[in-house]
Amino acid sequence: MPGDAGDTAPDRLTPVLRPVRAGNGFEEALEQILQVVRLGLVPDGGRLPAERVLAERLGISRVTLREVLKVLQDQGLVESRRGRYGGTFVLPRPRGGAAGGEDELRRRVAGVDVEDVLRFREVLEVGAAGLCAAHGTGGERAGRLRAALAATRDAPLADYRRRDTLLHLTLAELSGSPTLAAQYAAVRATVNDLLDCIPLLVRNLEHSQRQHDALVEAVLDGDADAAREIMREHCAGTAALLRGFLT
Amino acid sequence: MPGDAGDTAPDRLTPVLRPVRAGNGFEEALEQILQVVRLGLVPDGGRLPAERVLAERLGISRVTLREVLKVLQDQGLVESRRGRYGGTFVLPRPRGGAAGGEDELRRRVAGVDVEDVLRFREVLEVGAAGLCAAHGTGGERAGRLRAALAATRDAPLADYRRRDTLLHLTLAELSGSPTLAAQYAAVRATVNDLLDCIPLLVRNLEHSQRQHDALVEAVLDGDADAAREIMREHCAGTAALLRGFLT
DNA sequence: AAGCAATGGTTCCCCGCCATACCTTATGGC
DNA sequence: GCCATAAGGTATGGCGGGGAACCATTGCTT
Repeated sequence: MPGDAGDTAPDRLTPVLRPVRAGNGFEEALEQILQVVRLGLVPDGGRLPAERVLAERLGISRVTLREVLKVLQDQGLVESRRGRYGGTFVLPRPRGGAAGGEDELRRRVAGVDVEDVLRFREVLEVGAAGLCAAHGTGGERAGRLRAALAATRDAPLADYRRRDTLLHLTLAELSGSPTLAAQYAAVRATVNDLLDCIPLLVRNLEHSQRQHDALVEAVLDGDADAAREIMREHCAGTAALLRGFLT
Repeated sequence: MPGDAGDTAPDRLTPVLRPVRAGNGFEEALEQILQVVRLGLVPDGGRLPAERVLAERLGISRVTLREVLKVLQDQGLVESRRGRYGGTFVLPRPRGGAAGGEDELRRRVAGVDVEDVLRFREVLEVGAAGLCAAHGTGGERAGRLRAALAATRDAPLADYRRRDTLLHLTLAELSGSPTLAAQYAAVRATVNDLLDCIPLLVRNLEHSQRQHDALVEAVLDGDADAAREIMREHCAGTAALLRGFLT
């Protein structure tokens, strides 16, 4: 067979040649906005950026964006108000899964490679913790971290997940690598989906809280090794929980 | 001001709301194929997947893909041959930057956040090394790793970069997190661009080689802490070099 | 009360990309 | 020698999404 010498190993290309777009622009935009809501970056009653701004951030046209928002409105997740100081507002989730959000969750979680997610998440979190501790947190940054930590302490149970997410996301942002922060946001949205599938155990929350305290302390002390180790244990805890419940 | 209570912190959304597509499908496909070539996943003279296959992998139509390949042909990077056992073949790089590839490189490197790249890279590499060491490398996997390491040892200088990339990519693939592997491929393509901007020092290669040996040994021994530590130093070395040369 | 500014709501047209089908060339097997 | 096969090369029609301009509504400011 001619050309044999130069033939390529079969699937070496797999990591690189991923589809250029996951579905059409509409679906991807929908996914991202849902991510914002799921991550709790916009609290209940909070306002999303104006359509013109949001469309530009997402790199889609306003027309397409409006179709996305239309869907979210029909599902009762957001509400649009016109006029100055109007906008698109996030509605409080109708409690009790009346809107069939449960099926939606199952659908999203169905295709997830749990091991992939958990491993990737740990790598990012541990890395972020290490970076933060290593390159120091100047005054304002230390403040943000402490504030995020404090917010988790006096959180009502229903809002704990959201504040926990924000704490971790803060750490990722302070790592000094925007790419890391973006990737963490993506993977954390998936992790939250997974967590929504399993019961919330108060015992675990208390344990998490102690780890959070120790983690922030290590980071502010600049003790990178300690920060990494604590974060590794923290992630291992969640991972074990998820692996246990998700068959 | 009404609605003040629910207003969103200004740029908390930055990590999530990234453009749904970087440029149009054409550009993104071009970027990915260039990535394959830059990473050396297809050696000189090697064949890319058939157009129909490649188009499907990239999630674009064959028409669009052919426009991309047309550009690459015009630049003398690939060559298409018809008939059975034909295909699209990667041409050896015309030495000495005759084709103005230098400007192309500068252009690509211009907008790169070097700190972001270096940090993110280290996080992924260290994480991959730790995962590989921790969850064990079964027989076939250990073989792949050893083979990749051996290939770097007797590499001609001109091919060292490529084999080094393949070694690291192998580690990323063996981490058990496809997402990590994909992200590493992307960031490594950028790192290679950066490395192309600075001189190649033989002293550094020897040092790297010793680190590679130690790294693989630690991984195969299942010593995660050692693997992580070696990888951290390895990355720090490259990072220092790049920070030094790139202003 | 008038006007301005910021927002959501609507319409139009055009381009890029896709799906499909078909043609052409080269190689190996019968 | 013929033909099946696998690859690149070409042509056409349709439509989803983008850009831009405009309308409608609201509330602050003067």
